[in-house]
Amino acid sequence: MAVPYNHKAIEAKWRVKWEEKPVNPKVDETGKEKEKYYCLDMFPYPSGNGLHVGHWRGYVISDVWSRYKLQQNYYVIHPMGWDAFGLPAENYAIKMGIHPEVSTKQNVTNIKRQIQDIAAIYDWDMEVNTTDPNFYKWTQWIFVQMFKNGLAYEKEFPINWCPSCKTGLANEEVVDGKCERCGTPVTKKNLRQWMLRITKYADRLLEDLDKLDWPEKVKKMQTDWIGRSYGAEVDFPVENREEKITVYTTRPDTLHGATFMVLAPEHALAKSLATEDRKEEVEQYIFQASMKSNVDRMQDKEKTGVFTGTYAINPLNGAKVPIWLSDYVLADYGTGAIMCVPAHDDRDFAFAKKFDLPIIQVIAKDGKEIENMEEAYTEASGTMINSGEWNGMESSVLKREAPDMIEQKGFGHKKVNYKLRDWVFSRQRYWGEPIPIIHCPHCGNVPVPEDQLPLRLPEVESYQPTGTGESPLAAIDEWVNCTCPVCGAAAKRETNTMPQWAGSSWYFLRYVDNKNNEQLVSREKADKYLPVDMYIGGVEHAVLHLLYSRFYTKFLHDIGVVDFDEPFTKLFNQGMINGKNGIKMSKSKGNVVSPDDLVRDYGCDSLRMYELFVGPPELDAEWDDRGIDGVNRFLKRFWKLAMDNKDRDVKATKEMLKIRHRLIYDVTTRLESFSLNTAISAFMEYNNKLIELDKKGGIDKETIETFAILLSPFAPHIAEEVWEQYGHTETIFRAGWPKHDENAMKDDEVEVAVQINGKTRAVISVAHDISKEDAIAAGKEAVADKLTGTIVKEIYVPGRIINIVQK
RNA sequence: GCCGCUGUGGCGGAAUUGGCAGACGCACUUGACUCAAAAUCAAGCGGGAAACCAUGCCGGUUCGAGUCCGGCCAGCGGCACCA
Repeated sequence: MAVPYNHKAIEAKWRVKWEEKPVNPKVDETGKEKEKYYCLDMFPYPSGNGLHVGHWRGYVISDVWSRYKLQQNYYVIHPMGWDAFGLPAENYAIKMGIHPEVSTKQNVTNIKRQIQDIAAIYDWDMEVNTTDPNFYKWTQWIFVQMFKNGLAYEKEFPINWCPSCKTGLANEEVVDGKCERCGTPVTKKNLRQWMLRITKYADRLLEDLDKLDWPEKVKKMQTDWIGRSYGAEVDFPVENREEKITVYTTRPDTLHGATFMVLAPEHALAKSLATEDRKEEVEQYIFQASMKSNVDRMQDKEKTGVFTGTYAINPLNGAKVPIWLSDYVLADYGTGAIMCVPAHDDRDFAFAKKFDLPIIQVIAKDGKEIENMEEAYTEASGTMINSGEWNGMESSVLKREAPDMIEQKGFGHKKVNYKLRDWVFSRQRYWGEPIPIIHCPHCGNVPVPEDQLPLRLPEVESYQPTGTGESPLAAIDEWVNCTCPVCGAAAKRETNTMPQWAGSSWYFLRYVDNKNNEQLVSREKADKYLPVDMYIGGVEHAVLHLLYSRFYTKFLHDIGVVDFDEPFTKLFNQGMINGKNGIKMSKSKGNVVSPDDLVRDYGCDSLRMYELFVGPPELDAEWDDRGIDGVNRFLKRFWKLAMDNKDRDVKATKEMLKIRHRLIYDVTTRLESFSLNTAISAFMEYNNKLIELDKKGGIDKETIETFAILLSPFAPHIAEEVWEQYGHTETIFRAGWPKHDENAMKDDEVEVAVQINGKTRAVISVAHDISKEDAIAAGKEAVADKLTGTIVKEIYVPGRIINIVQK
C-alpha cells in the first residue's frame, strides 16, 4: 500500500530544499545567461490586518505565470517589496499607538510570512522597502531632478483637503468627492503646495497607451482621466470697458447661438464686473459659492447663478450677451469662463430656462428649426442656420474648421484642453519622504545637494497630523532650521512630505539593482532586465499608481536613466475575492478569510489550486471555503495514481499517449489565454481518465511525469515530490515545458451528432477521416426511420455534426 | 446623464469562437466499506410522465444561435456640470 498524500511533510521538505538551492538560476547549464522575463506583482502596503485570500490570489496568479516562464527556460525576475510609507501605515500606527516605524516593521514581518506560505519563487535578495533610507534616497533624488527640470513647483491655491486625514490630496485621490483612503467628504483648503507638472506629459501619456498590452478598460479609464479635447479660445470684449473675457469652447461652430456668458464665481473678474446696483447680490453669490464643498456643488442639480449687470459683445456678430456668474462653471478648467449656447448644450439650456434667457437654434435638426424646444440638440450634425455667413454649412465640418476661421479673424485661436490637472504632491503628514527642498530668504527654493541625500525623516515625539496645514515636521526646530547650501544664510527646510505614490511610482526599477549606492539603477542592469514584462494587480489603481508610474518612467527616460518610456509592457488585472453574497472582505464586516488556516489544513498546493479554480482570474469571485475539498481530493487522487505506478513498468498505449498530449495541449493553450481556472479543470478531467485507464493495468511513467511537469507551476510541491519519487535528481523546474504531438491527440473514431433540421436525433461513431459523402450516408442510415420528407440540404462539419434538412 | 463590463442548474463556472448546452468542481441523494461516523470508492443529479422545454426579456439572420444583429430589462464598475 502506497504512502498517502501528506501535504505537510512534502511541503516542509521542499521549502527547505528550495531555499538551499533556488530553482530559478540566471544561467543555463551551458553557462550562458538566459533570456529574462520580468513578472511583477503590485507590491503590498503592510497593513496590520495581514493578507486575506483575495490578496493571495494575485500572488498565486503571478507565481503560476512565473513558474510557467521558468519552465520555458527564461530567467524569471520575480521580486517582492513593501510600499510602507503613507497614510494606511500611519493611520494604523496612530490607532494602535505604536510608532509607524515599529508597526511597519511588525506588519512587514507578518505579511512576509504569509507571502512565503505561497511558496512563490520570489528572490528575496531583491526586496525593497520604500521607507528604507537607501531606497527613499532615490525617491528624493527623482524629486530633485524634477525640480531642476521645472517639473516640480510651488503653488498656493485651494486644494482638496481631507479633514479626517488632515492632509491635502491629489485629484486622483478624490473619489465621488470623498477621500480615497477614509471616505470622508473632501473640502477645499487654500494651501501652499508642491506640484508635479504631469500635465506636460499629457499627450504622451495619452498617445503611448497604444503601445501597451493592457486591458482596454484601464486604457479607457486613463484616456478619460486625461480627457483631451479640441476647441478654441474666443475673446469676448466687455461692453464699455477695456477688458476682454476669453472663453474656451469645443463647439465654436455654435458661436452665433451664444446668447449669454457664464463665469465661475472664482474668476478673476467676477467681482469687478458687477454693476453698482448688482454689487451686493454678486458678492453674496461669490461668498456662498466659496462656502460650498465639492460634494454640495456636485450634488446640486438645480442651477444657481447671478447676473453681473454687465454685457459682453459676441465678436462674430456683435450681439450683446449678458454676463452671469454660476458655480456650474469650473474655475480651474479652460479659462473659467464659457460662452453659453443653450440651444445646443444641456447645461446651458437648463440655465437659460431657469433664468429665462434667449435660446437661438443654429443647427437644424432633421433639416428644420425646432418649434418648442424642450431639450438641447447636442449633436454636431445638421445644417447651420441663424448663423450669418456660416449659414448652410455642415455643423460637423464647421466644428473642425471654425477654430482656424476664428484665428484668421483675430479674436481667438485653436486650443487643446485636458481634464488632467497637475499633481498635488505634498502631504501634511509625518510618515512619508521629506521633500528635499530648503527655503532660503536670499536664494529662494534650493534643493538639498545630492550628496546629502537621503534627507532622513527625523525622529519625532508627536507624529499625529496637526490639521493646521503644517506637517508634524514643522514642530521640530532643530530639523527645520538649517543653512542654505548655496549662500550659507539661515534657512528653513520644507516640512511637507511626499504622498504614498512617490515610492511606488518607480520601485519596479529598483529591484534589479537594489543595493546600488551610486545610481537609482545602473544603466547596464536597466538595459538587461527592464522593463516589466508582466504586471499583475488589482484594477483599483487604474488612474493612480499606473498613471503616476508611467509619468515617472517617461521622465526618467527623458533624463537618460532608462532607455524605455513605458514601465509595464503587459498588465493583468485580477478580480477581487469577496465574501458571501459578494460583500467586500473587511475586518469591520467580519467576513475576512485568512489563508493561514487553509494552508495549515489543506496545504499550500491545494490553496494555490483553489484560488485559481474559484473562477476566471480577471473576474471577481465569491469565496466559499468548501470548494477547496475538490482540489484537495484531486491532488490526493493524482498522488495515489503516481505512487501506484511508480514501480510498475507499463508500456504507453495509444490511449495513454492521447491523454498525455491532449493534456499538454489543453493546459498550454489555457495558460496562454490566462484561463487558469479551466487549466485546472483539464487536470481533473484527465486525471479522472487516467484513473479509469489505471484500473485496466496501470499507466506508463512518462505520462505521469508529463502530468507532473504540467502541474508544477500550479502545485509545485507535489509535482517536485512526484518527480523525485520517479527517480529524478534534479529539480522538476529544469525539466522544460513539454510539447504536444498533434497526431497522438487524434481519435480514430469520432462521435458525430446526426441532426434533422437542427435537432439531434442520433449520435454515431465514424472514422475521423471519413469523407463527407460517407459520413452523410452513415448519418442518414442512423436516422432512416425519421427521414419522412424531401431532403433539401445536407451539411457535414467534420468531427462535429451531420445536419439533414428536410421539408 | 454618459461610457464600460456581466446575466447559463441549488451554487462556482465550462462550451475548441456559429455545431450534441451544462465540462470540471461544490452541495445534495442512494449504495459499498464500518458497530457507527469521517475518509474513500461506486451510481445519480436543469425541468418535464412524455412529446418536448430550457443560456435575463422580445424580435431577427442562419440548415443550426449561449455565441452574430436590432430593441429592452437587471446587476456591478468608471466618469460625473471638463463647456
